[in-house]
Amino acid sequence: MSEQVLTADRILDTAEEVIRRFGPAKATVVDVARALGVSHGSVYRHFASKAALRDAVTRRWLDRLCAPLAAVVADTGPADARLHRWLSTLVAAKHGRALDDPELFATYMTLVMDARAVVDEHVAHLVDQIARIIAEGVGEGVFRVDDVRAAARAVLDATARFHNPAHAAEWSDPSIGRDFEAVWGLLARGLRG
Amino acid sequence: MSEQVLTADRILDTAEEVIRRFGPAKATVVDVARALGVSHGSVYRHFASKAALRDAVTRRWLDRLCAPLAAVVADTGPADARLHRWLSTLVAAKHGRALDDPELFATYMTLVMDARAVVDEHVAHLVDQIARIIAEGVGEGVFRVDDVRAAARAVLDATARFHNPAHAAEWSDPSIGRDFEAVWGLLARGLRG
DNA sequence: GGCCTGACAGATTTCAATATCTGTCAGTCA
DNA sequence: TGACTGACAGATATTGAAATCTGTCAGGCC
Repeated sequence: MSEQVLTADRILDTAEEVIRRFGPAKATVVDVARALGVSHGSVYRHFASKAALRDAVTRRWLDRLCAPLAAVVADTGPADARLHRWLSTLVAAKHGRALDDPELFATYMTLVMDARAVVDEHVAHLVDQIARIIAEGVGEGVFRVDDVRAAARAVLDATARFHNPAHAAEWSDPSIGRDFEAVWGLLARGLRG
Repeated sequence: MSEQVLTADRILDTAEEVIRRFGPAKATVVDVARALGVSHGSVYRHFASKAALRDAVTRRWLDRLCAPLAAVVADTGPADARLHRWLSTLVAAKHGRALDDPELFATYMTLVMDARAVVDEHVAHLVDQIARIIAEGVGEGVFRVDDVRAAARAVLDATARFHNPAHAAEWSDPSIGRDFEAVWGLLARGLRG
C-alpha cells in the first residue's frame, strides 16, 4: 500500500501499456490517468500535451529497438563486415518485431509515422553510427569515400526498403532477404570504391 | 448530338475525371455512371467491380507517368550515364507531380497504395527497363555484375526513397536532390565493380 | 441477340445528436 | 508551497438511424 509518487517515467510506462491495450488511435490521456489512479490534469503537469507524451513513448521505443546497434559499432573486425552486421541487426530487429506481433508493430508504426521530429533525431543518431563505422573503414583502407557523412546517409537511404516502417507491408515477401543482400552487395562495392 | 457508344475507354476517362473531382474515397460508381448519363449497371458490363475500375485508372496513370522512361532506355550513350538519366527522369516525374498538384498526387497515391497487383506489375516493368540498360552496360564493359536482374531490382530498391510514393512526404526536404546523387554515386561505383 | 435499365438485398456511408476528450486553471489539501 | 483535483470551454469522437452504394439480374428496347 505504499504511496506511489507520480513521475514522468511511471506515466510513460502506463501510457505505453494503455496504448498497447487500446491502440494508438483510441488511447486517451484520460485512460492513462485512470490507469494511474490520478486525474488527467496531473498528467499535464509532466507532459505539455498528448503529442508530447506520445513522442516520449515513441522515442523510448525507438531507443530500445536500436539498443543492440551500439554494441555492433563498438565491435571488432573489418569495417565492411561490421557495417553488414550493423545493417543486418537493424533489419532483423524491425522485421522481428513486425513478424512477432504485427498488431503491436502496427501500433508503433502509427506512432512513428506522425512523430516527425522524433524520427529525424533518431535517423541522425543512426547516421552517426554508420558514419563511425565507415570512417574506421576508411582508416583501415577497406573503404574509399570522399564525404563520410554523406555516404552514411546514402547507406541508410539505400536500405530504406528493409528498415523503414513505410515498407513494412513488403517484409513478408519471401525474397526480401535476397533483395537486401543484393542491395548490400552493390553498396559494399560502392564503398570500396 | 451524336450518340456516344459506351466503351471501356470512355468509362476510364470519366472515372478519372470523377476521382479527381471527388477524391478517391468519395467517388462512387454511381457518380461515374451519372457523369456518363447511363445507369451504374452498364458500368459493370465493362468492369467486373469498382476495384477493377480503380485498378484500371491507376494502371493508366502509372503508364502515363513512366512513358518518358522508354525513350531513355532506347537512347544512345554509355550505359552508366543512361541509367543515371533514367533514374533522374523517374525521380523528376514523381517529384514534379507531387510538387505541381499535391492534392492530385495524394489522390493517385491513395489509389496506388491499395492496388498491390497493379503496382507489382508496374515494378516488374521498371525492373525490366533497368535490367536492359545494365545488360547493355555489361556488354560495353562499363558495368560488371553477376546477376543482371538482381542488380536491376537492387537499383530500384536502393532508390526507393526518391521514387516510392510512401516517401513522398520527404520529397520537400531541400537536401533530397543531394541525397539522391549520393545514393547514385554509391550504386554507380558498385555496378562498375 | 446484344446493350441497357431499374429494382433489389445486403453492405457501407452519412449525418446530427450525444458523449467524451484535451488542455486550462482556480481552488483544495497536506 | 507545491502537487493534485475537478469543473469548464471548445474540439473531437461515437453512435445509430437514414441514405446511399455495390453488385446482380430479370426484363425492355432496338
